[in-house]
Amino acid sequence: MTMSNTGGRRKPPTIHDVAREAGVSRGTVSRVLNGGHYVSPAAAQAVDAAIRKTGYVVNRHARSLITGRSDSVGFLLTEPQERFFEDPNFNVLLRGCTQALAAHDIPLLLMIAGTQDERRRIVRYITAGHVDGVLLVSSHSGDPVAEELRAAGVPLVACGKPIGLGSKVSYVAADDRDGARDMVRHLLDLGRRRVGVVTGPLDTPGGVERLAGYQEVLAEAGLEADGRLVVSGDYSRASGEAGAERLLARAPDMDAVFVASDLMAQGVLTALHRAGRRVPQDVAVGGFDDSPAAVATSPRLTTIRQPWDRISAEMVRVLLARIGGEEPAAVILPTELVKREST
Amino acid sequence: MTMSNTGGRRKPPTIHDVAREAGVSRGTVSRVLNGGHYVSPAAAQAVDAAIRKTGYVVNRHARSLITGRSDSVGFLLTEPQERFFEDPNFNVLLRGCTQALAAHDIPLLLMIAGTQDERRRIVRYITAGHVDGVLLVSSHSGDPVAEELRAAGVPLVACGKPIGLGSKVSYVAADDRDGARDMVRHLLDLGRRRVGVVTGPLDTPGGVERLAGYQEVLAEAGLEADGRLVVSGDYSRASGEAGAERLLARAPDMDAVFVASDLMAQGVLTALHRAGRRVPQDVAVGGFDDSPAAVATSPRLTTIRQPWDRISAEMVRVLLARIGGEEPAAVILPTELVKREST
DNA sequence: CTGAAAGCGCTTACAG
DNA sequence: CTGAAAGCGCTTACAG
Repeated sequence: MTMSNTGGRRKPPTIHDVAREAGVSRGTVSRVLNGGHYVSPAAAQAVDAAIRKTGYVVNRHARSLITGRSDSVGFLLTEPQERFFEDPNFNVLLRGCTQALAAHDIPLLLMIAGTQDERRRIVRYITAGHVDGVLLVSSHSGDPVAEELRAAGVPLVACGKPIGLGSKVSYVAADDRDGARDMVRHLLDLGRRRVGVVTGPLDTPGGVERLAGYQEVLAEAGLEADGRLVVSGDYSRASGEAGAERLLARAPDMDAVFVASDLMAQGVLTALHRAGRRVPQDVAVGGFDDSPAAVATSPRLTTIRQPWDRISAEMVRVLLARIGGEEPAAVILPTELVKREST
Repeated sequence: MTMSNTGGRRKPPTIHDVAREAGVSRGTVSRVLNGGHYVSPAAAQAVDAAIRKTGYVVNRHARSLITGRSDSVGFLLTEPQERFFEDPNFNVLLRGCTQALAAHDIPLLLMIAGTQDERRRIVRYITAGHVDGVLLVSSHSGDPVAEELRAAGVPLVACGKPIGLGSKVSYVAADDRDGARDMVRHLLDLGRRRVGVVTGPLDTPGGVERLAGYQEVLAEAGLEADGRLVVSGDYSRASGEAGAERLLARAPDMDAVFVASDLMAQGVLTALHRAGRRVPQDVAVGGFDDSPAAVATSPRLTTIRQPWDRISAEMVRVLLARIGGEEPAAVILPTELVKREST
């Protein structure tokens, strides 16, 4: 009875079955499996046929045992879980990485380091060699997990430039400063002159660089820097809302805001609406990310598109190269202004 | 040069090193590792000490090769990717499952079946035995992947009752009908009499059952069923918005809406707002899920809480039991009305 | 309770 | 180009 279902899983064919079927040795089958070098066309063909006939699939454990590779990678999230729950950017990234890895037949192990305990367990798991490398998503500086992994020599590639890890770690990022410049220039082109900004956390590159881009463009336009127009958030919707309220209180004549993330921009829209300001007539709002959040608002957000597909594809490419022995590399991808109704 | 970083990964200690250090055989070390049965206290202690001293961590590939288990499970998402990007429920579930599995030292492999090609690859991967079982998230009926896996005898547990798979597959679900009943009763208790509903897709249990709960309570209250008050959505925000517009057009006197998901309720709020209806004064809005989306709106949503933590914990528990040879089981968990400002 | 031994399914020098 | 053989690190009957 108990077997009726699970009994469906028979012992799968091994390389030995394929070898016998093809009339060759197991070594030859293995060579075909691993690129087909040093194999005669005839043998290769016989093996291919035998594989199809037997339905053979390689046993990854046996392979890993001997190669020392796991042929899997970890996707490590060290963000506070509220952000993970709230920000659709993670989903986009996760989807992109899963897809890019699938093309290489490499499974993605999801690791979420919320508590201290989880952090420890995950570091132990990774440094034990259970994954070949790690895709790291953690924006904040001084991440102890990242540093531990780097020190242990684990191949790593971060999403966004990791502050405080030196140049020894690979990363893929959008051109934050340039993106911010594009948005602020766009706002100025619209004729706005009192442009506020809600930055990201200033211990993240996105926080620092997007602010820098804002400041540069204002200076180039000959507008004086006004501290009342600058507030910081933590990328959460709530912090955007609170930030807009502070801006409104300090600079009621503000006619535009550049917000360093779409999620915060959602909060800004809420606060503006409550304050009776029309968007974009009274205040133009520009976001950053072009995440799914950007089209969930009304009006929909003008924003700076981060090329998530390319970001995830590059993260995977760089990680696999790193696993293959290449030196660390940084990849900076261009952004794009997406014009919608909020400006 | 190339070695400078990756060279940090030395050959890790094996069971052999531990055995030598502890002065016992490898078999004894293995026995300690696997529960400590048939091992003398003295030997166990020596082995434990040797493990700590050497920093030994089991090589999972070697273990799997012999046990035939992979000691990992897949988390399979067969939803259209838009839903995955938009709906924070997935994140909550993913987080919960990862956490529950981590307690068992079992990694979660994320699998996203968007395209036909991905579907095929994933089925091949799973049926090859690369994971011991699968946590399945796919609300729609007639999912071919689910059926293929079930037929192949892969241990499976679904989130929500899988329509069309018969009773042969385990699942964990919230009590949809009861939750819907609670919400509609709450609306009636508020004095509302023209209560509309935006259902989920009617080929999902959540769609069918929540509608049934709505209908039951109205009937019990002696209110006549009015088809103009019933529209269906697909759980997306946009479909909620469109649904509310249709309701408003067909039943302008509507004074409450029960919406079968928080995300759709977000859309309903947008449409209501645009139509100049105040919430909750003119129209009370009740959601379902208590997802992070419920507190991102203004006013925040009164909703039916699905116990996500328990759902994910139970999914993992049931799956591990199933992998261990137990028969399929269904677990239905109670919901709870969460009162906020939208009613 | 414990050790010696077989074997899981693969890859990879090594000879030819 | 190909086969025979060793060995990856573990678990598990089998004898004691």
